[in-house]
Amino acid sequence: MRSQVKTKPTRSELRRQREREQRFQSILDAAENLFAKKGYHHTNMDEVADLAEVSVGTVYFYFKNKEDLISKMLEKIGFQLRNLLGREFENADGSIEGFKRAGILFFEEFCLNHPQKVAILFRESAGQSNRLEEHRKQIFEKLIQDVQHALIRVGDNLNVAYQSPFSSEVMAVSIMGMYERIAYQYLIWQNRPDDLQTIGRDAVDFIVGGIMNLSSKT
Amino acid sequence: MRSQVKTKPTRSELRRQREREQRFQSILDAAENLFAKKGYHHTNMDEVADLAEVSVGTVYFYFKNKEDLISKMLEKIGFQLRNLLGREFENADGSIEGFKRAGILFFEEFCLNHPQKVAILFRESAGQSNRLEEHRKQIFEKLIQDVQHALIRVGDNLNVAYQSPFSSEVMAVSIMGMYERIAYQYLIWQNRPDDLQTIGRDAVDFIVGGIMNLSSKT
Amino acid sequence: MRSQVKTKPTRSELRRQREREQRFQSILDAAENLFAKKGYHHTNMDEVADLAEVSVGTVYFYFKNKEDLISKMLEKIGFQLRNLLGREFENADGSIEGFKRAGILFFEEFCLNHPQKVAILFRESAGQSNRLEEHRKQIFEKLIQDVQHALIRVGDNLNVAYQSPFSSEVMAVSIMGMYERIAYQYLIWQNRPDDLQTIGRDAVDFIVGGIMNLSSKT
Amino acid sequence: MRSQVKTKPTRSELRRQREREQRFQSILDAAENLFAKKGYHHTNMDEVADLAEVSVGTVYFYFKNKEDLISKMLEKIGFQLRNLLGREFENADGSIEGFKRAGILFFEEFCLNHPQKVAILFRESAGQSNRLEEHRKQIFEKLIQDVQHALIRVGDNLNVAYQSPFSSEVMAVSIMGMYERIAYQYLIWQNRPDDLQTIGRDAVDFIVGGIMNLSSKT
DNA sequence: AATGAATGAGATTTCATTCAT
DNA sequence: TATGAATGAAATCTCATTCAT
Repeated sequence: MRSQVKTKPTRSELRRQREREQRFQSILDAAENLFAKKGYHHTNMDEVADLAEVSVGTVYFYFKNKEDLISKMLEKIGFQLRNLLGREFENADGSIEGFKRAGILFFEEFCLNHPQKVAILFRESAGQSNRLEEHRKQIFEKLIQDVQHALIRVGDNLNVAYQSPFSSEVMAVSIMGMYERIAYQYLIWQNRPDDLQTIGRDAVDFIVGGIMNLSSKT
Repeated sequence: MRSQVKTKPTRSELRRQREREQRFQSILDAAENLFAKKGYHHTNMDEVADLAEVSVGTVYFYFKNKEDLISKMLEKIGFQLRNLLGREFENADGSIEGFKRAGILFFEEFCLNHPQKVAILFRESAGQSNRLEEHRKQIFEKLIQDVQHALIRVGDNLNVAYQSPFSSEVMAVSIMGMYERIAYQYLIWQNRPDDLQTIGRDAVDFIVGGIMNLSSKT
Repeated sequence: MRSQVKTKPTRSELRRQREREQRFQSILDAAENLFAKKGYHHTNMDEVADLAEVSVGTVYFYFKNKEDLISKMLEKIGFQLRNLLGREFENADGSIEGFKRAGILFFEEFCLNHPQKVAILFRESAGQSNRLEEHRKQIFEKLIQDVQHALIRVGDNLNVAYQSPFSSEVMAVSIMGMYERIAYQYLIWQNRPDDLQTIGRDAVDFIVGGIMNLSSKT
Repeated sequence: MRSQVKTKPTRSELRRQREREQRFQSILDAAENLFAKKGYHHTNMDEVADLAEVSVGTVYFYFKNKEDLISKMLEKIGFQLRNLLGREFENADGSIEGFKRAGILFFEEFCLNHPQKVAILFRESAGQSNRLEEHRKQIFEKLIQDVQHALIRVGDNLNVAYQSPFSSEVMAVSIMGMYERIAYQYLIWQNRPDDLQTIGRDAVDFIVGGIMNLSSKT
């Protein structure tokens, strides 16, 4: 550490920090592309370094190890997704309409624009190690919580109660699963981005129907 | 010189064939357990051989390579699952009740009794290689088709039409996704087999509601 | 052993022996084809058995091991070659003409009709193991001796003496080398069987000139 | 980010490059010794690494695979040999004397000083793989061309024409074969380095006689 | 901070050979 | 004699990670 006392960072220190951040991102992006295209296990650290135009040593300067790379990637994707959906759910403020909009946003904003992120989140990050699986679980649980909270607010708004104590959670988990597999099926497997819009809307309607059925007027 | 003409197999030939089949299965079972517990990549062929009580060479006598092992495993699991659900869907004969029963069967017969198969199907077989991913896709598509056909029969029975030309397919895909994530969430991640019954029933109700909503009387 | 006393072999014993001999040869032939086409190391015993239409076990009944297979093969090829050339050299009876004929026979009878044998003798049997290399050496030395003896008889006939005590041997070795590389070059590498005739005759003339030069009238 | 513009390499870059070259050579040398002594197939990569005092990984850093190792080795030997003979043939400038000198050089400079290279070129590199065989063929063809060009110059000088259009080529191939087998016979098989001098001179005389015989005054 | 050569444990796979039937 | 499933030692090669510069 140069100085013990915290002083105003100089211009060159600021530039350095900015450059560090950029390098970190460029490595992460390179890895994301490769992991999505070739798979986590078939991508090696040399390739990541190559695509990011740095040396392997540099990759290890920014990331503890290969797992850390996908872990940070997962974190970033989870954060972006929550940011996107979370904001929309809040705006929705308990209306069915808002719920629909959030779902459509997921397909049209997130999936269509970031198919590699879909591949990382729903395929590459699965079953690689216990630690990573734990991380993945937490990210999914947070996303599910967001959905669940929105569901509860919708329920409150409509003055309905859900069938069982688990209902709202199960519904949230189910919705997560639907979104996941639809995105995967039509984007990754069948590569039909143009149809994903219509399909997404159908899916959202399907969900809304499900919600209504599981609830009963109080 | 072996005779070219097919003759009735002798007793010892029959026994040999039976033994071959048994050995094949025992290796497959050993691998299934290990892949589910430790993960595909963290299980090596020596361990598989060890657990199956054969030598590595024998594993390679029955399976071309490691990928072939999980590929055949996937095939078997897909077949079992289709066998279980397919039969039930046929029995259902287009009734909503039958649809429910099939769903419940998935959770209560399949998932609870074969958590390792769930792990293989929904986690370990994901993103290992292009060839395997293709195989996985085909298995999922067949399962989805089964669901879709049942949906269509239900629709016919109830005299309803689905919203868009994709509707029945999208619904089938969604249902697949729900089942998948619910099983994963409550069996693999949270390990709450006791709750899975209730949860499964909620999920099935959720689906039925969704179906009704996407359909309209003709 | 059935009987201790040597009796006239029965008909069925004779048939058996004939069949054994045929099987031995068919395995040897299969191996020869494969070794010549794919190389000794890239051919495995299963393939040999397959092509010979027997089981691996049977191959091991007739041949001690893989090395024994190529060893016996070498033996057979060496025998055939000596048989062909040796006879001709004797017929030649010390004339330059006979010497030429033997050379031409090598190219036109042996090489053109048995290109695989050429590949085995000059390529596949080289550098595989100490024992085999020793065997190979002995076969070459015998062939060289044949040539040398013929050379000496020619010398005697023409009343010439060779330059140094080694001369006849060196000439024989040289001739062997020429034949070997010409056969290899034009048959194996360039696959020009049609030209091999002309080429062979040129080569033989070249040799005869060399012989004359190394000798001096006594 | 590394600058795209080529700048003068720094001292440490130069040293690194030098070290890389040395390491490459030391691995090649280690492999050459082992391949010549134990045979290509009976040498494993661990032994090569051991003798070169590096790790296996390092061997694979410098050479794509085992075949690449012997391939590069062949290249180097071919280059050295052409360098040695080619120069001499040029100096010879079409005289029979020069031709003799080049031949003697082959035995006395090359074979006696580098018996391992002889073993690699004439034994170990034979019949290992199609790709390598192709490489070997090209190296031999270049050496043969060198000899052929020298032959043609000698012919021009002596005002003689060769018997057939193939003659000069066939003679070159023959000479190659003679040299090859003599070296093999007396160095590899009989290990008589002391006699190789006399033998080599005999062989060269033999050739010269052959040349004269195949040519006729014009 | 960045580089990239070096490491070596570890994994997959092959295949000559054996042996019970 | 013939079969072919079983064996397991051995070999090649990969690649995440380290570290001297």
